[in-house]
Amino acid sequence: MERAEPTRGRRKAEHMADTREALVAAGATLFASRGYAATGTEDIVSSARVTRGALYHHFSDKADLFRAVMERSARDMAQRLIEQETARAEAHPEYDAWTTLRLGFQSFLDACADPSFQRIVLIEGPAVLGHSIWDSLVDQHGYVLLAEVLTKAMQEGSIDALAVQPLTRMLAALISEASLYIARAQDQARAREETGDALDRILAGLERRPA
Amino acid sequence: MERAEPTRGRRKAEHMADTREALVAAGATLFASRGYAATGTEDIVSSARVTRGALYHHFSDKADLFRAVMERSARDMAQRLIEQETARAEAHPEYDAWTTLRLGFQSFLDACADPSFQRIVLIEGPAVLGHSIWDSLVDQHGYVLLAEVLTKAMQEGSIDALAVQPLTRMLAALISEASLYIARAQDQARAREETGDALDRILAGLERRPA
DNA sequence: CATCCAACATACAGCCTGTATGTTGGATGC
DNA sequence: GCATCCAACATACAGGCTGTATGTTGGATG
Repeated sequence: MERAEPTRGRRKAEHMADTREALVAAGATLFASRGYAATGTEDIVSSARVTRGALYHHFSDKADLFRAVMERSARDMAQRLIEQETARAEAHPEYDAWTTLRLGFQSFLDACADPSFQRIVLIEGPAVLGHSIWDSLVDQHGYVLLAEVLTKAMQEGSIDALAVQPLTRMLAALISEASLYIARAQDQARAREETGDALDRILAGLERRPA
Repeated sequence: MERAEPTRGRRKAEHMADTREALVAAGATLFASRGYAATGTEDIVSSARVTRGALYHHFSDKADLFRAVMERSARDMAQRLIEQETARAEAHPEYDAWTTLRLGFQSFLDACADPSFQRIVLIEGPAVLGHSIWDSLVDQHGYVLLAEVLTKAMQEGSIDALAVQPLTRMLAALISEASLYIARAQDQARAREETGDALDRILAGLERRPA
């Protein structure tokens, strides 16, 4: 995607990238704390120390900036999960797909605790971007990982064969809602435990059964 | 809540209720089709054949109207599910709690297919109202029914004892997401079948197991 | 029948988005 | 090395939309 610029053009290109990144970072902070509608474009550009002209030069409109913000948030989340996944695979090569699945889901649940991710990706995202854009973003960055793990578990025979695509999204929604429930609970430690238990029990329904 | 007016005051009170209902109905249609942000207050009042003055007389602001719209949508949904539930209980008094649970969840899945419900309650609601208001609405109208069925199933011993509150919300999210997946699928019949299967299998994880 | 007030209608002010129009600094060709 | 150009911004403006403040009216009330 990123084409190598001629050496002369580097300085300018980097400066431009900086500006864009500053806008996305400012948008991420403000959208996450105040929400999309309550955040004015002037708030964003003043936080990024540019003007509204820069914003509308880099993005087609406010929603387009939000799209970039959500994409970054989703990408970061996927990156974190992949790192945890590979680290676990290295540390415990003996784990089978079923164990990996269960542990991975608990990791996902914990990672979703991030308030910025919750607000931007889970709450505002669907309303601001609409389902087609939101779906494409989550497909790219989020579901691929989940679907991969599920497919592997099916191939190993640790869970029964089901349609991977709907199952992926249903389980992702399950974990997402669980993370929101935990975040809003008075006793978060207890909520974490209870949702974790429920998640494990629900996953057990997918376990391969004797015919 | 509703105090009996003196007989003379009826006409006026009914007219007021009509106006309010017209606003809620117009809001429901427009919010569901165009979304909250894209719907102007002028669109709503012209559709309801009143002026913006009436809107701001009955509701504190635009979000307050949306709250009334969502409340009506959630109440209708709950009402439909309760009716189905009682009808099933009368037609098949032999069903145990486990069967009732499974059939009820499939009914819930089908009921969630309503595009207006999806847009207003599931997509826009959380972003527009914030979690505390949204949660209180869903608690009142939606979760009570689910929690009731789950509790009964646990008491009958057909599913294992788990924390009802988090489980209720996780399962509701599961079904909600499934309904959205179906609505957005190209092959909806196939999506309905696949999600229905997955839902059944997931529920199976809650089934009581031999120690 | 005079009075009052709830239930609206109208008018206005402020904000906020998007666009149209400048401006500037670095890259580029010669 | 310098004129030129254009991308990367900054500024200015127009339109719309929300919320509020201020009128108005028809029915209830004593």
